[in-house]
Amino acid sequence: MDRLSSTFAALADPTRRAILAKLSLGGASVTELAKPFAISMPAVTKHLKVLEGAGLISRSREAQFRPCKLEAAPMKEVSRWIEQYRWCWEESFDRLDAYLAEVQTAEKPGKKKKKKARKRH
Amino acid sequence: MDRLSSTFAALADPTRRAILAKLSLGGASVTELAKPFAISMPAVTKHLKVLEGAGLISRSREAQFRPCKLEAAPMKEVSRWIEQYRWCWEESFDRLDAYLAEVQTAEKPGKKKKKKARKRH
DNA sequence: ACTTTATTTCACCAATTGGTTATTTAATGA
DNA sequence: TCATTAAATAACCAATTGGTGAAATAAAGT
Repeated sequence: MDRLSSTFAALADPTRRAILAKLSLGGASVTELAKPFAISMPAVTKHLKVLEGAGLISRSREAQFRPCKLEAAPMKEVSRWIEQYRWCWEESFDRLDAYLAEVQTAEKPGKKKKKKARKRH
Repeated sequence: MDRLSSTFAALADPTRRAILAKLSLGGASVTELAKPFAISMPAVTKHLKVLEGAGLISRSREAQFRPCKLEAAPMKEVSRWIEQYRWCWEESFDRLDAYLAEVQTAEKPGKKKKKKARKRH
């Protein structure tokens, strides 16, 4: 599977997102990460494997613990991908901009009308 | 399933992302969307159902066609969620900043050292 | 050497996913 | 009315997913 797909897939589970949220506050052991959830340790191990497979966490050894660390780099790719579509979900704001521009123009009749033309569909 | 999860799940498939990419250039019928892929129509219909379920597309009727339209709103939520982690994947740039600041300080010994302290884990 | 603690692996299960072909529904056009 | 085109549904399949309990592994403490 491609990087983007495996990252999205890893992020599609609320348990895994909660794990990432906790890890954003600092590294943690598997048992620590498992605590908030009503699931078994093997289930947590599996979630961690998915996150590791997506490159979203890295692991090391420290005595009998296997601490996890957040590796947010793959999110950068996700962010870049999603930003492609920003203009789409901000269209309504564009219309608001256009509206406000209209109002301003109306108030100052000497000014020229500016075209925005960012809408593509 | 929660909105964020179903959005991430919908985006975790390259075929569905390609469909969204095409739809970002304008509305399209199912057959038009299916053309670039070596899969059957029912498979495309299923992908569209997943996208519709996540609120990423909307559909209407026009003669015997069922045109699809991109609805990027759910991506806004994804963007907001992912931005929470931006400081994490930009840490290395922070260290670069810090390094460059050090170099500058070394070159101009009269200047004070600036602390950045954006690292939280 | 034995026990405890932390974690993984194994073998299984039910539900979901992404795909198929064959059939049905819906609207248009001859 | 009948054929055509567009799309959805039905029934099925193999692979994946998220979970389980039981057993194995690894390091530390006694």
